[in-house]
Amino acid sequence: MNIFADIRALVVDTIAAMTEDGVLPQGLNTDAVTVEPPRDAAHGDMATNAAMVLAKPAGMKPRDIAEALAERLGRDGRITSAEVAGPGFLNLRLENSVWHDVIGAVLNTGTDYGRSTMGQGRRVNVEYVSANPTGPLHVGHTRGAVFGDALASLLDYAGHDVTREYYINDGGAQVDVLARSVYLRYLEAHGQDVAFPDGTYPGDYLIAVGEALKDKVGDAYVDAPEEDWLEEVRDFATDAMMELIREDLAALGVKMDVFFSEKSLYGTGRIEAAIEELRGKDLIYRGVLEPPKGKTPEDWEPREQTLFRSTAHGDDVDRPIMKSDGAWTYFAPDIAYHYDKVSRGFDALIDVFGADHGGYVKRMKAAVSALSGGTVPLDIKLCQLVRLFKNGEPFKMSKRAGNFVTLRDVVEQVGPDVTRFVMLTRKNDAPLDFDFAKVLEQSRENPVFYVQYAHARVMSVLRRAAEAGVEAGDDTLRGADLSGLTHESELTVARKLAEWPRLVEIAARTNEPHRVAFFLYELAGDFHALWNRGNDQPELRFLQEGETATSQSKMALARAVSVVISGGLGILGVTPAQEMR
RNA sequence: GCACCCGUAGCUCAGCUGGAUAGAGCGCUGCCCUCCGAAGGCAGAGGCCAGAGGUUCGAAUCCUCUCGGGUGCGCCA
Repeated sequence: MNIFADIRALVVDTIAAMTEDGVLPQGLNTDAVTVEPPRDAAHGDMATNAAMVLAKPAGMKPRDIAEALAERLGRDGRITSAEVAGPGFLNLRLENSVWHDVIGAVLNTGTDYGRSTMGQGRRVNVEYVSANPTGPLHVGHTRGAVFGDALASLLDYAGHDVTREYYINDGGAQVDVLARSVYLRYLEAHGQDVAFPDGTYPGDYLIAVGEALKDKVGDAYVDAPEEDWLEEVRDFATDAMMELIREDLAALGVKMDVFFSEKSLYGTGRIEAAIEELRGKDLIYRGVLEPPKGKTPEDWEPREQTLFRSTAHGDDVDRPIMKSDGAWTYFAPDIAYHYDKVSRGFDALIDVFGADHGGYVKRMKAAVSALSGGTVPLDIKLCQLVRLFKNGEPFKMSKRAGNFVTLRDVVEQVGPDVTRFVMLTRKNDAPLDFDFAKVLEQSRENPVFYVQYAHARVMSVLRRAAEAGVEAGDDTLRGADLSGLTHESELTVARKLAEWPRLVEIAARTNEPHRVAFFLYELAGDFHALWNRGNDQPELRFLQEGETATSQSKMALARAVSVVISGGLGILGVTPAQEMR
């Protein structure tokens, strides 16, 4: 049930009827007609811009249309008043029973209330994390992991068929570096003193890998030249790192559907096939790039390279796909990987990158546009960096790994639920301050606590109802008579619940899961406000002694709040709290 | 030099495919707690939406330019 969609349908139908009756001219396009909650509650429950949108094409004055529309809409049983306001807005007020029906719908459909068919089952691939398999995940990855995972859940909730995917960069030079680093740890495990030169990974997390390698191969590689061990050690180390990363993701509650190996693209003709696809469209050529203006590298010299004509699909300059020594650049397997995604039949692709990869957006979009003939949209979401604090002081911690704070550090300190929620309290393209102390604070200024507290309060009141002998199971509450819920504070909460399905669609359309977190904060705020009014006005308390039916109607509202919070937190991957402690 | 992101209250940030008098938290000011629902609550002040043009019935939102901050820019992934 989406009351905004319902009323919009009513408005559109009414416009059609007015056309039928000759009040409005034929052929009006109603796509731009919106029905939305007004910014100011004093304007009513909903507002439609229909009259203003139609005025010009209809050749009529907005107010004339609005008044005619208002007269007809007023006949609908759900609408108590329809008033023309401002330049031609139509403000609608709805019967309380509409909001009571919303509560009923929430209780009847549970956490699926808000689920949308908007996506029409379209297949969407969300690629996220995709960290190099050279070490544990750090905080930057954490944000991308939470964002991507929540986005995937959101799209699923909005009716898409979602695949969660991780691209393993196991084909480039960085995994050779990893192999050499592990080899040093292997020598160390054999009792040798080793030094870690620049260009190797000195992190402690490779010690165990070196020892495991020793357990596996004994001293077979101790005095062997690199060409004898590089490949095996590389595979061994990469597997170990991916195991580590899977554990990191599991600690955060992230589970991928597909891990796609970059290496699987090499030596199998798949990169070549993707490039041939582009060549067939005359998008591959040999050429020399101009140096970037204003920042010419000192060792710049013109080189002829194999280039992708990405400028034909919106990029600023063409991009090299092959180095001067004939090896592929990193971009070539990326092209092949996205070609694979397109070939698997996805209707839309989403890549979640760190903000430092912003420079690759245009070329990646160009590649997908070229490879799919413009039929598969690629949206790239960039996650800005996370700044760590503790009690307001910048926080640095080096533990276990080189010189960065790991995902594990964060999850072990504050838990996966807090980590996930906090990571979504900012828009993805805004920097995020993460304060280890503040995120655990129990106060209004901490959205995690505030939302969880609202859910816990509902659970608490339901428990107390049971203790008081008031039946408050979901089956009972579904049948409660809600007609007594008429106080403004109660209706405000119910109206907020009515906005949830609409919010889901907006968030899914914009690929912005943070909107869910903000909505839950607002819903919790409305609920807490109602709860607090109960302090001064006992008739607003959820449990009314000796008034079973009244208590049940109020608890139906409370329960509905908990259901929507629970459903919303589910999208974010956060477990609702049963009690605070 | 070019590209992308950002610029909204003192601070940190929301703001719906363009909609009415631009919102929240913190901070600030005032009021409220013997107890029954205060790990606080209620109310208030606080804005040239960086700036200038443009499109539109209507712009924080779209376009152009300027200023300021961040990120990136061939043979690294």
